[in-house]
Amino acid sequence: MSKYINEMNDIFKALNDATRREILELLRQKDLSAGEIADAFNISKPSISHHLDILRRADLITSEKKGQFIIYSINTTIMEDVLQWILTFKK
Amino acid sequence: MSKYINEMNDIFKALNDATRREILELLRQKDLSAGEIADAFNISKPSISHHLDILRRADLITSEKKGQFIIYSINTTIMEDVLQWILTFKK
DNA sequence: TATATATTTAGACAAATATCTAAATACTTT
DNA sequence: AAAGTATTTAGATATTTGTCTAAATATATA
Repeated sequence: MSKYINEMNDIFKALNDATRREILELLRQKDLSAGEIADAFNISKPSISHHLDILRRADLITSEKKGQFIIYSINTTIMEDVLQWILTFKK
Repeated sequence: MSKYINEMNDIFKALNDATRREILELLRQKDLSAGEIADAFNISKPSISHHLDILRRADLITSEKKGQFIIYSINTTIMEDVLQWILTFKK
């Protein structure tokens, strides 16, 4: 409950940034390394790393080390929580 | 397009606050005056007024003057936009 | 018309956020 | 082992945000 609220806080906080929403849209198409994600934006790698951290903390993405790369993937199951919240407003 | 992005920015910004999400949940049940909404929170009336302004700017709520009261209503059609965005992630 | 009620506007302030550069860490290759 | 590549961590800074109190505006009532 308080846990649920915190979860929703983290999710909405993560979604409240156009760059992070774009990262999710990229990852929706395929897994990408941190560097590949950074290359898609005119933002420094440390800043992108920070965005990835926020998305990961909200559980919207997962990461896995592959050699010297870190591969990020989207976790669509969390979107289900947002979906359910939104659906309570349908009429 | 850029308009769409701004709209999404406003919507997600509005949703990125637990108090504002609670206001939406209250209004989902019935229309309320600004004062009635404020009474539901331990937050000053001016702060609630500010939250209402952010929700109204995102078009998530509408307001109508009724005598000396201002009655707020939820606008669920905007939730449809969020819903559509979320749905693009459904696998 | 004077007073009370409802709400917003204005202005201030502390906390959170997005960004940057520089440095640290971890892995790979030569 | 040294050098190069990938990524994060640390620390700084400017902007945004949520909150407050005080004042302004608008309507209703006595």
